Amino acid sequence: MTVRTRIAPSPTGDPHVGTAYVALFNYCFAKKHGGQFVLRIEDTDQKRSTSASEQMIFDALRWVGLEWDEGPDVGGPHGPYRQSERSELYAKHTAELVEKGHAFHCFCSTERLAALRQEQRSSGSSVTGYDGLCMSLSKDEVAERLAKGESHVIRMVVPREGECVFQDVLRGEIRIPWTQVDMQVLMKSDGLPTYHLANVVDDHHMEITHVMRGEEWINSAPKHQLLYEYFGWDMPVLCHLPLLRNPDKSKLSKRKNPTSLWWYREMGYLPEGLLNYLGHMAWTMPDERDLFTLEEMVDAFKIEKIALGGPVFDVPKLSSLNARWLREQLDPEQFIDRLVDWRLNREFLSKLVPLVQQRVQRFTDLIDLTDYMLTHLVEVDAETLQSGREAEEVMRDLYFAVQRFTALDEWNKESIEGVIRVLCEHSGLKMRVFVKPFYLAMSGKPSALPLFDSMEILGRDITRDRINHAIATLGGLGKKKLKKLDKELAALAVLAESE
RNA sequence: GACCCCAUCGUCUAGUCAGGUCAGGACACCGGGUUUUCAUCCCGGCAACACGGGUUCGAAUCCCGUUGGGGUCACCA
Repeated sequence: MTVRTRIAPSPTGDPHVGTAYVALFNYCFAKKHGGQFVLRIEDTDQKRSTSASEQMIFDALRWVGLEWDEGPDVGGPHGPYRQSERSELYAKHTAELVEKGHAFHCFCSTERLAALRQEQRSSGSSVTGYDGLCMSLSKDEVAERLAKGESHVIRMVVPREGECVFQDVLRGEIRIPWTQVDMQVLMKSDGLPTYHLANVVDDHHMEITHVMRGEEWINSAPKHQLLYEYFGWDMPVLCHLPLLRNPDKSKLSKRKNPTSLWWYREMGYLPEGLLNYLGHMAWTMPDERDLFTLEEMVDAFKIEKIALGGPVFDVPKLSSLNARWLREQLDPEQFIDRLVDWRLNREFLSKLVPLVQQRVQRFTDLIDLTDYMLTHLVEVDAETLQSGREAEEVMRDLYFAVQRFTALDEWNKESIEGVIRVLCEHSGLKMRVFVKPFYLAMSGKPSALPLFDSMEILGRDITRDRINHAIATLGGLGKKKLKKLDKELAALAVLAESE
């Protein structure tokens, strides 16, 4: 049997460092055993999935050096590799489950479900999840309501007693009472499958032999195992990897730590350095050496050697490892190549030149004009940053901008400008007054290259870092203030919608 | 709250599965040396088996409990 593993990210937002981490382990395991590593796009959530995000996943995984044998862009014998293109398959299998009595139509409203959940929670009941109301519907009634075109979902039947026992390669036997397992929706009212169904169906058809995924999935393993049983399929070997953590030990999140792979790229980390560091999370080379390549990790890889404690993602340690790559693994020629790849390339300069050409008298002016485009944070003192306004007010504007930027689907100067204009209007200030602190936060100078262009070029993550840094310089915002500001911002959004 | 997972220096970890160098490496930090500065490099130091019970001649290592941390409880993945 050929070992086949997969990484199955959902294309929402920026490519996540956790995706690269899980992909790395799946890649190493597959390659170590001469198998294949598959990329599958889990885009069953129509509301959140974007093709831009999908493309970024391809680019980001390739950037760190993880190539897949099969995937949406490279094809393969088990395609399509995009779940949105496999709808008929899920529909067919769902019908099969309904037919066999393993799944049922559910017409319950979201209101009823919310009320149910509310009640279960407030009563402190250990029983949670769907109460099975629609299971008792007669065949005729179901047929009638379907004929009427009533909105419905399809749920799986889950035992109400006993416990589910399954195996995890690293943890051994895990037992979870069935009462803890919800009658999961398999097919949403939009006719698309949920993760649980699509995942099982695809892993089976794609002949995935080993599922290595984040620990957060342990509690849904019973649903998956049950589905495999219902279908009469063999279940892949399960291996739950410890979750990457913030310095405070909570699950890695972008509020507390940079999580976008693009941040690491823009910051000037080498992909080899980043991947090497990810290889330190939950893994150690047999000889405990710190610096190793992907190939070396593949050679040495032993799944049972994965450590289970949740590793804190420590940016300083990543930096020191990256430093070793920079100075020990590159000769000067290669260093030049990498530097050119990073920023000193035609593509980057072609973004910059239209902005600077009109503003230089000599080439030597170039550095002064663009220094802030090549660094991470810039320093400005609080007084300058305030530009004569109240610190509180400036912090509010900066904070609003960060929040809005984070929510933006597309990052370009038009969308950035849109955010700034709305906020400027809200503040009641003239544009030139309003943007002053932004220029200072972004460039460290009262005047610089056009703001929106600068932000677009620097990218969302570094823009966010600089604005947050400016807020901190101004004294920072406490929890209470943040709460108040969040309210104000929400009200602003409602206002905008009603217009 | 219920359920599940986890537990060695501040951080990543080796050692745990086949109990007997009570603990090694790396980052960070501190001190010293090389270097025209800085960085690199070299040497040294600080620093951990969460706690309590067992089992055993002997436990970081096996068992139980406690505590702590994390995760999950969606028509998101």
